[in-house]
Amino acid sequence: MAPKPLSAHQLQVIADRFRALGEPTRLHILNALCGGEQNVTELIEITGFGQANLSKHLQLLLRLGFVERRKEGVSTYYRLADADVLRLCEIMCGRLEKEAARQRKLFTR
Amino acid sequence: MAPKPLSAHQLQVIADRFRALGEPTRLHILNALCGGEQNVTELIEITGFGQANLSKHLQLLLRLGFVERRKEGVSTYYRLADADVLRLCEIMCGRLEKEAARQRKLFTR
DNA sequence: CAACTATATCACTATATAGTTATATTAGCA
DNA sequence: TGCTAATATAACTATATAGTGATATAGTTG
Repeated sequence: MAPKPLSAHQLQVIADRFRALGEPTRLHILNALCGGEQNVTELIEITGFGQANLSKHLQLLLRLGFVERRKEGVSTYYRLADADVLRLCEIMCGRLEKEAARQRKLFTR
Repeated sequence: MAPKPLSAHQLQVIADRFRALGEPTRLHILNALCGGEQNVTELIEITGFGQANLSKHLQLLLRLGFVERRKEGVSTYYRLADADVLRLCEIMCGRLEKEAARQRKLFTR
């Protein structure tokens, strides 16, 4: 299970993916897509972000494979590409719970 | 399994964790710690990073709970806090493999 | 084709942070 | 106590990027 040392390029590629999830705005978008596909106008309404900003983040998430899209007329519907984002967020949230539990112990003991 | 909408603060806290993994330098450090605990001097040799830079990254990883440390005399030994980093990287690497397979298909078909 | 709508892109500014050099702190030792 | 070594922190510079307003592009409708 112990991974081999990774090349500089491999580390960069992996880091790029993590960094894509390292922005609250993009997590907000992904969270909104958990309820099912949405077009950009709907995402603007749901999240309250500016159109240009939202579009830019969507292009990034698309390029890195976190979302996919489907064009219907003049609209573009985005959706989560797979369940990986959910799995990743679950692990992170699990960490936060453990962290919180540790904090509680420090005060109640 | 569909997660609830998250608050701005929750999104920020989760994003902070992902962003910590979104830097090749920090992934390099974590990768070096996969082989077991190392002190800072050893990490400098293994990774080739500057001492101050390495120390700063280690403080960040420590604060966010990705590594733990143990002081022995004048040295400080760092180690992975748990296996979450490995699990997270496995998911990301799995994504990259799927991505590569998709690329191959585009050319061979 | 002209007007309209949805989305993407461009150009710009402001902010965050990676890396570096210098300095501070702490432990072990003569 | 003074000296050396290991690590942490401070101050600074350079770079990357989030957000924004303006514009471009493409589908839709009259």
